[in-house]
Amino acid sequence: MLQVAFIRENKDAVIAALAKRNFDATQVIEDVLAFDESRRSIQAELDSTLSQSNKLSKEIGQLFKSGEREKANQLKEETGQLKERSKQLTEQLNEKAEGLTQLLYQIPNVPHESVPQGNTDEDNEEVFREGDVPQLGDKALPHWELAKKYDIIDFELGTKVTGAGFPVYKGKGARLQRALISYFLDKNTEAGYTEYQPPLMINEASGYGTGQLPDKEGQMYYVGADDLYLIPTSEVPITNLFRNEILSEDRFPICCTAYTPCFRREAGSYGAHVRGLNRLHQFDKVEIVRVEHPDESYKALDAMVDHVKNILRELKLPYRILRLCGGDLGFTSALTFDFEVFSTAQDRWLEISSVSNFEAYQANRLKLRYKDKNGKSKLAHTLNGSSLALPRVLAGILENYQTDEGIKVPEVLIPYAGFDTIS
RNA sequence: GGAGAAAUGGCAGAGUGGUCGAAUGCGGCAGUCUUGAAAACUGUUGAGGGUCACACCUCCGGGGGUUCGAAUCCCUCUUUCUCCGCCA
Repeated sequence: MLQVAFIRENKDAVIAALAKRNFDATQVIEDVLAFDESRRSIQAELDSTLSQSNKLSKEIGQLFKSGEREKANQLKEETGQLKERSKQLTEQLNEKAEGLTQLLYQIPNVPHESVPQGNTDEDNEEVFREGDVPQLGDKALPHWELAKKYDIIDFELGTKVTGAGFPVYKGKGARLQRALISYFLDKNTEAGYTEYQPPLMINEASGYGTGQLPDKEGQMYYVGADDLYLIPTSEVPITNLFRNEILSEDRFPICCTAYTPCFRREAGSYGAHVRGLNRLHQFDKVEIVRVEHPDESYKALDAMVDHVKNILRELKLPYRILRLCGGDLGFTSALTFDFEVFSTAQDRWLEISSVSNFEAYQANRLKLRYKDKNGKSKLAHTLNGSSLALPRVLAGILENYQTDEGIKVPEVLIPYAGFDTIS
């Protein structure tokens, strides 16, 4: 969430920037400032009330020590009023603080100045494109047909065991999947990211920390018996590793990578566009997460974009990079670049990575801070990106690498896969 | 799952209900000494709110309670350790 002090000092700029998301913040920001104002004045009154009663308590202690019991008992009666008053004030204060937090939860992150105005994904700005689209003509099969033809992914079998959206990979399909995971992790660790294996379930506090809660509750699988959620992405457990931390500046940059399955309910999204691997309830993803000094976070974002570019270049897949417009930008993000791979047979672009800078928005919820040179605690910046999301990369490979002899394995993956063709 | 013990500042570790935000040691930082370093000595060293700056307020795992007053007493939750049971 945004910092109240920041809102107070940049009220008009915040409202103007949020307008790029088509979010009219005028009223909610008025409310925030009003709540903050009254919160602070209540706090001041409570403080002085407590101060008085602290003073009296000390006096009473002294009087008991010196044996002046009557005088002490007199003072005791005085404290009653103060106690009552501070109880009232505390209640009011909690009310205001709670109200303030609720309001702040409703305000999305302020978009970076480079974020274009826009409403939908149509308005995203293409900033880069690379790779040749193979000319396959009408023979091109979509990946779900290829998967069936070569018997490497079974969608029906997953339906039997669990339900729709839980595919079963088999044989060379499973092996190729594992090859991709290893390859991605190797690329990431070579680039300086430390590999983690985090828990696949998170508690409520973690969900709030990265912004999945309270709003996107319905997107996560909930394990009621133990009050836990299945992770929708490893961003959540990895970023939360740093919740409630005060780092020394020399810890930066913090670079983490993790492979995990991801679980998403995807409530309400069914139809032609979710066929095959396009949209799943369970999928594998290798993620990169960074915690950065605020002065360095945009450099870090560029580095992450370059890193993902390199991987796609090595895989020789046709892809493009989009700068998301205000309307398509995630709630917690300040700037996001989406990577899309071209799906030849479907004749459409598939999102395979989303690289974002959250600036201090998550850090504020996480209480993730660092100590600056003057010994002051400041909020750090958090970033993350996929490198990469497996199913759609796999879909891209299957479709773009299909030949009459079978599906060729991208050169860089052959050592990992142990074969060069799926036939 | 059952029985018991514990949770204090970066770490270790004291703390009789009343100058305890907290002794002491280590670590960190600054200084003295030194050509420089080490050692030694001196000082300093938690977080949040609030203020122009002070004052002041809150925080001793989380939440609640008793009391004029709680790190200290009570309830509850969480976590850790030991023993037993179960188990990949």
